[in-house]
Amino acid sequence: MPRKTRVTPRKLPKQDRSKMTVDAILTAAAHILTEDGYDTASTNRIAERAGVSIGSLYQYFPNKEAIMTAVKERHVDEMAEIVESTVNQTAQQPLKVALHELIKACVAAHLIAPTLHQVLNEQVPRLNQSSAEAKITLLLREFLVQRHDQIQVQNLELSVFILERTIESLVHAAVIDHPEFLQESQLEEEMTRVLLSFLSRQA
Amino acid sequence: MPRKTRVTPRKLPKQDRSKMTVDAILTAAAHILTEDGYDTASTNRIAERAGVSIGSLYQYFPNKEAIMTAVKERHVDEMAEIVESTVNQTAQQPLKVALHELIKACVAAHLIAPTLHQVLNEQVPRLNQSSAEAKITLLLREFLVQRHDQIQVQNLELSVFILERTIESLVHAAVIDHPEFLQESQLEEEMTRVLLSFLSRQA
Amino acid sequence: MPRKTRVTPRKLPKQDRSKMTVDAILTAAAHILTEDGYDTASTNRIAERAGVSIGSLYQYFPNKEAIMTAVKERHVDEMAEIVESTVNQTAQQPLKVALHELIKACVAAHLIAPTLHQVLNEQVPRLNQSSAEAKITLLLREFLVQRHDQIQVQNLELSVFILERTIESLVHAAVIDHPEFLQESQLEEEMTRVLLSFLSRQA
Amino acid sequence: MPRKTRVTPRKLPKQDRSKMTVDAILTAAAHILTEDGYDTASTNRIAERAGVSIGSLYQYFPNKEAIMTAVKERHVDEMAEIVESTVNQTAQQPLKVALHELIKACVAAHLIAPTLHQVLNEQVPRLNQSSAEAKITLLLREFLVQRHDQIQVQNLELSVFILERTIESLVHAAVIDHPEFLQESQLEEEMTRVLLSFLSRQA
DNA sequence: CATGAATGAGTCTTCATTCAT
DNA sequence: CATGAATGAAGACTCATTCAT
Repeated sequence: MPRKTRVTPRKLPKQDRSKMTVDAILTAAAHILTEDGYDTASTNRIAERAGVSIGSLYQYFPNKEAIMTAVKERHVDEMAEIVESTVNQTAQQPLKVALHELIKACVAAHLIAPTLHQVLNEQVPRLNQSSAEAKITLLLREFLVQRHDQIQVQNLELSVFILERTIESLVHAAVIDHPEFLQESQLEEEMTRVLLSFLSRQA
Repeated sequence: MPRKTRVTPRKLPKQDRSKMTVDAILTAAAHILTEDGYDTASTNRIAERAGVSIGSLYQYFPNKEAIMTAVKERHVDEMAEIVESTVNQTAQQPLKVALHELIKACVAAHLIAPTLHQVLNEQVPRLNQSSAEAKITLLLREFLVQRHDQIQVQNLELSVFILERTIESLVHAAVIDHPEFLQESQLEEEMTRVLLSFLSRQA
Repeated sequence: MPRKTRVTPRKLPKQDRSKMTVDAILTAAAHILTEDGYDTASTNRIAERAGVSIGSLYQYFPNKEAIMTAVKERHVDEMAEIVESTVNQTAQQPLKVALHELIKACVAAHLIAPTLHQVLNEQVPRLNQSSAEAKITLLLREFLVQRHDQIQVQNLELSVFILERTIESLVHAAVIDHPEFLQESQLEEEMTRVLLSFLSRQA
Repeated sequence: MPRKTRVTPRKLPKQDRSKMTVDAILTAAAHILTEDGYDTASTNRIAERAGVSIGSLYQYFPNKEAIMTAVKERHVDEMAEIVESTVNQTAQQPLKVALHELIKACVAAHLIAPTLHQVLNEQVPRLNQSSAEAKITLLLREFLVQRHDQIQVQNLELSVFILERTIESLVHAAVIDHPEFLQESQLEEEMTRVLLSFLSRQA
């Protein structure tokens, strides 16, 4: 019987192995956060669930907070990706359409992992704003700037702030506490109306 | 979801001494939360800062959560009072004026103890919605119902939700992260515009 | 409407009042021990259940152990009474009959409060042998001495010891763990047989 | 009655270092129990005496009860071993001889650690019957069954019960309170007499 | 003498982190 | 680099007891 050819290399190159370990840790952490919240997410439990020794975990992360930060970064990145692609795809669309798409994209982004999102925001000891979050802010600012002809912007920062906060807050609260508002796109439509009237330049 | 631990105070302080003790505990807890966040707010530290023995603390609160709940209740009560009195005083005013006053009242309410408010919302392990919060929701619902002639309300619950979340979210974020937006009442004015157009019935 | 005549004196004479307080405390303690075991029998709980302030409790008992000792004393006294009256009543009976009655009396005594008896023996931190227990030992010794003509006694103390320990141990274990052995007086009969043969003088 | 807390060791010590740690903990616990009783046997004290950190202790035992259970198991195991080997060695002996040996073995077993035995039985919050205790019951039942020709057994369970309780109770009480009865084997002889007459089939 | 508020030493237990192997 | 045994500071909470009123 001829030897089966290995499919996986005997040894993954160092970097890849590391990456897998890191990934396993982050995934384990995310699962535990989602399922049981921050309270029971001890580093030992995370390591165990990741199939990694506690010693190894500390090889890759200097402390617990670093793990949480990375989990958040990864999660917000995924969310930002959705928003970003939508923003790009609707660059040429009229404000009304683009705004509607933007809001729908935000809902979709929040639906990736609503519980994790909530836990990260409400239970995990204050994390610095992630770079991914900053990216969303940038996207929204760009969204406004690009359409300065259709939009009434006296104070750009204030507008970005209102846009961002309103969307995030309403979408998140709806996803968690009022899923019924997402039925038939009620909330999305209302939000589009509200924000459209806010942004629109009265001709 | 049944609670396993009660959060109601253990004994009603009958004597003045007791009342003072309870007060000292809540004040100490609020200070520590404000200054150092939830993480270092151990029951022992709270007791110490309150100038009270740990035993006394547990005479009045069955567990740590009960303290946090009471701190929140007290804080939200103070906020609700401001909002309530404004809502009452503007009952006869036209929507635009009343809404503006409402928003200003909310800002004022948030300025009572912004950091405490934030810590309570973001660091303290999920507390049940306080009865004071429920009161605010009621106030807003009433605000809308009373003006049904001037307001376009297809879905009352949804409108209350949007109104409440938007105000809370924007005011809170501004107070904490962008106090500059409150200069010259910029934010208040913008918010009034946004929400007015949201609520107004097109004649 | 004529004043109802008081039934209870305005003030019980001091001693009686004290006695009632003490009694209430002991009864409360016994109930708690029986229902929930020693672990939850805190002095505060005992006082509360007795309808007495913790301060008063400490007026009558110097410490917790004193309460436990008194509870035990009272309980063992009640048991001893049954045994004593039986011993007295059977003084003239032949050994066989008297022994049988004695054993039945012991079973009856154990049935007064089996759980309390067990808790007192197994959970309450070692109490000194109560004076009531000593009384039982005396009764048994007397039982043997009185019948020295029918009984083979080489070593009186040893015989008393064997008699007492055997009865106590078997009856207690049966009451708690094997009530079925008490059906149809199986155990009593067997015990009578065993101990009779142990005590009997071979003519 | 379902248990809320497990009492089985947390991890099986694979390495020798672990085994030694577990051993040190059990030995320390036994010493403290013997010397000062259950009341002062705090987990911290046990760990300290074992020369082990409190954290290590909880690595191997999920809670205090588990330690006590393990201490008891180890102790009762040692006792059972003595009894078992005696029962095996006397399998061919006549009842009288075997019974005498059995009783002597029980005395020897109780002399291994009389105080510990007592503390375990009387002060440590009720432990489940250990598997080792169950083994002793089995041994005695076997003892009786094997000699059914010489023994009068109407109710096997009752006989085992009487045999076991009587021996345990008398031997234990003697070892603790009346060592003088063990001088010159007085007690052993008397017990043999009593139990022999109880068990013997009248030809 | 009664009351009950106050005390604080001490309990069990967890968990982020280190380091010898 | 991986492992996992070990650490110990720190946390929530209890309860016998005291003492000012």
